Amino acid sequence: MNSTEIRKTFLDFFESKRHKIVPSAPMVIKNDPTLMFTNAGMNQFKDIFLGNSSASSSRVADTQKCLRVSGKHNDLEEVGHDTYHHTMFEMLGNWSFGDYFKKEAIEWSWELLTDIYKISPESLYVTVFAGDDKDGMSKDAEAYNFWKNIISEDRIILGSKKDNFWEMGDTGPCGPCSEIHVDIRSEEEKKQVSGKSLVNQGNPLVIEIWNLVFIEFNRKTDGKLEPLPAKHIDTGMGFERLCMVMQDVKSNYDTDVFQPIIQQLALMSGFKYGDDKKKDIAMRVIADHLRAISFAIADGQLPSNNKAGYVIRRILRRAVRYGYTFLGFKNPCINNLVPLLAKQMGSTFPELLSQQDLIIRVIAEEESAFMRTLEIGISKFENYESKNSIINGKFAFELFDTYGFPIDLTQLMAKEKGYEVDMSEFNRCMEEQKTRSRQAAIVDKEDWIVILDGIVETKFVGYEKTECQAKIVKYRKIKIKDKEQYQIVLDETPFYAESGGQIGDKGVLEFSDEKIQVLDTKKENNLTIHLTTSLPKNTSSGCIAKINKIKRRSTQNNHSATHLLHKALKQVVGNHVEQKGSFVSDERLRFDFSHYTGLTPVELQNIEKLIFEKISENLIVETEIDSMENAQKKGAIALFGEKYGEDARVVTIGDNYSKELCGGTHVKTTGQIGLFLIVEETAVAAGVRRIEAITGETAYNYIHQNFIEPLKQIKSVLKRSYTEIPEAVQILTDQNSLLKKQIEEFQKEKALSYKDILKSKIVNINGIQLITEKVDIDINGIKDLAYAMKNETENLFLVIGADVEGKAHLTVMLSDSLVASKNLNASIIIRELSKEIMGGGGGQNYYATAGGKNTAGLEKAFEKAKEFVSGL
RNA sequence: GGGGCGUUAGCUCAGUUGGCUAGAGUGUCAGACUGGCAGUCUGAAGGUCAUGGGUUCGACUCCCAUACGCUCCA
Repeated sequence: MNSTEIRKTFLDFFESKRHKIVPSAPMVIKNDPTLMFTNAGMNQFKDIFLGNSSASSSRVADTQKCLRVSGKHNDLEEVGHDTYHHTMFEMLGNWSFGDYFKKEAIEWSWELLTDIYKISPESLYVTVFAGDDKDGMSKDAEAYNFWKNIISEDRIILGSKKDNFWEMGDTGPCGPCSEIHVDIRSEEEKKQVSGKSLVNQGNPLVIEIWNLVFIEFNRKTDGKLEPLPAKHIDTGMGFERLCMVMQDVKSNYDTDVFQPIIQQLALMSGFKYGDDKKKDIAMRVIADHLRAISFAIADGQLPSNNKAGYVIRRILRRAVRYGYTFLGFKNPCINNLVPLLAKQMGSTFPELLSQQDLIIRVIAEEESAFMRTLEIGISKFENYESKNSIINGKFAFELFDTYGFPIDLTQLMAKEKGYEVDMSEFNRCMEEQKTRSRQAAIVDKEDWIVILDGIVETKFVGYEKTECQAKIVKYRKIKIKDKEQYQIVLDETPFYAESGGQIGDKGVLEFSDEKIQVLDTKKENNLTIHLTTSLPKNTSSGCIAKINKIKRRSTQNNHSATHLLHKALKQVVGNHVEQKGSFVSDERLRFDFSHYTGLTPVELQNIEKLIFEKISENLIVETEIDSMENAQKKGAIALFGEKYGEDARVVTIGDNYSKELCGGTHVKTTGQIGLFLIVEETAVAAGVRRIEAITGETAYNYIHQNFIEPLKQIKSVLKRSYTEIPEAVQILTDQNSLLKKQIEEFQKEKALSYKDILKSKIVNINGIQLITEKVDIDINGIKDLAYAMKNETENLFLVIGADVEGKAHLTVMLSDSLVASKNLNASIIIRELSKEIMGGGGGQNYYATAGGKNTAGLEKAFEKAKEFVSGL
């Protein structure tokens, strides 16, 4: 069975058991501060388990794309070295939300594995929770008994809390689980050592294939467990592992999921897979990472320099590094593999096909950027001088930390030169940085204090109202860097929580005798959190929740304008334009989209014009709630896939002019937007452009401040008509640059005209030509004059004084020959002279300047200079 | 979110305790040599030293802030 059939068989099986098959949620997560990527199949159902939302279907099955780069069982640096770890993988799962429980979950899993997939029962083992004294929990006898009916008891293993009790976090829904393990060793090995003894012992050929979690408890803050009213099933089966078992190979990488890519890599590098351990690892690393990056980009996550984007960049760079070091890939070439991957997985994940071009471009750009980084690192390394054949750990860390040069490459290059890197020092530096980061990231969150029990979801009334009566459901104190803040959840709120690119509302909670400012509104999982700096005295009294209407109105203008812009882009630039990111605040809107070249001024103007037309037409903006399927059938633009179970909110402008899935707030008619103005068009990444624009009053003010007012002023100064301004300005600037040059020359001349005066004042003392004179030119002129005198006078000892804006200024210039023969230093001399003007200064040994307060002291300084020269 | 590094001529970069009237290479332009090209030589143009403050007699250099970019950590 090939991998596509294996996946299909799973979904078909559960469909036959009346499960609803839902698409994979995006791998990249928005609206959850605790998680950047989907790292398990249950992520998209988390809110259902937490009780923050209800399920629309009680039986569901899917394949979920997941990404893991860290965690207790998954370290990015390990991936590729063994046969079964991955960054990106698919998790097959079936789910019951308060519907069936242990019996069905166990029986169906067995049926699928043995009857349908035909895996021999002889190679299967199961584990069951053994109980835990500390929690006062006994053995999961229920699960044990169901298993006993289908499998012999000597294949059931009792497992500890560590392996067989699943918890989402320190608190929340949890329960015992039952794992199915498979032994794929050879018959001889099986005879020698029983598979049972190898379960959960880290043997790569005796592995967990399916985990069935029985969610039946809620862990409270005090550590106690309480039974849940609704019990859930949450299962996860690693797709790549299943393929390995089904295709009778010993490594995930030997399945048809990875082999086509690995074979292509072998072709590209000229090395055969399986010949050399290190080259094999490199091929596995690239094959794995290529998938992770491609899916992430398709989901809208571009590589960048922080957060989720940075994780993607790191994965990609690791792939480049392995190719560079072990496969001789010195030029960007990983992007060449994308079409193969898209062809292979495009039927299940169509986003790979539709975004293929973008994925290729982004990867290619990142690859060449990293190649540059490598070059810089290599040249830094080559300029480094080692002592005792040891590469300083600090230097190695600097290369890594500041220039992004991978430590293993430093080690490799050191080895080639017969050097060694001081790794203990390197690790110490690394540890230091980690500690620093951790301390900066500490956010103290206290427990939620619940005021109103039994309220599951905040009712959002912000689409219709700007204020409403509300009560506090719960609140908690948080501490960020010694700053105390409160997070408040209300039963009903008009506050829009930041999501879909639209910023959260600000406003006020009005209690009977006090007002609490709301600084921001955010979403955490499904909770709407109002951020404040204080709490009301009486937390159980009601309040009126009011948003800042002015900011909201501007935000709405910008949000509706964003939809018009999206549509206009498709019309003007082409249908390939896809949204890659969007940010809507009260001040401006920012829209990132896939497109390959900068927009021309004409295109930009056409976009503005088109949007202006749509604003003038005063189109009606309507919203309706629909099922996701219906909405998409009607042609609504959906972004990066949405979570299953969420109602689709469709925003339509005009008579189907623009139709998008969107949870944001909008104007009633487009006329409210008033003005629309593009203020910037830039590139953000390969194949992605950004437009920033403003609307309404902001746009009006912008035009006034930046164009109309300045032009009016220019017009009145130039005394020309508006249309004549460009020509007039051109003439002015031309004249100006000519005049500037002339003035410069005049000034120089003026300075140099002093030359003759100075020369006439020469006093010859002991063969030294001394000049002391006060002049009336600016500092630059004095400098020019001094240098000119130096060039034209033998044995010169020049002291120039000046009154510069009421302050005394002295300059000393000496001939080089004088400096050499008499061992003079203008810097020391001027320090002495400047005492007379109550100041100080310095310079080089032939030229020095000084400043001071006392202009009357200039004459005395000259006297002093004469005395000094006389004494030589 | 925290740390490090960077921003100097169209491009790639030097610029050492703050003081060499801001340099090199490359590219551009002009001229010379050569039968022509390649090339060599000579010369010129080209700089708000990212922006804004501050310290100083004097800031590319030191301090503070901002922007942008790179990078590591979370």
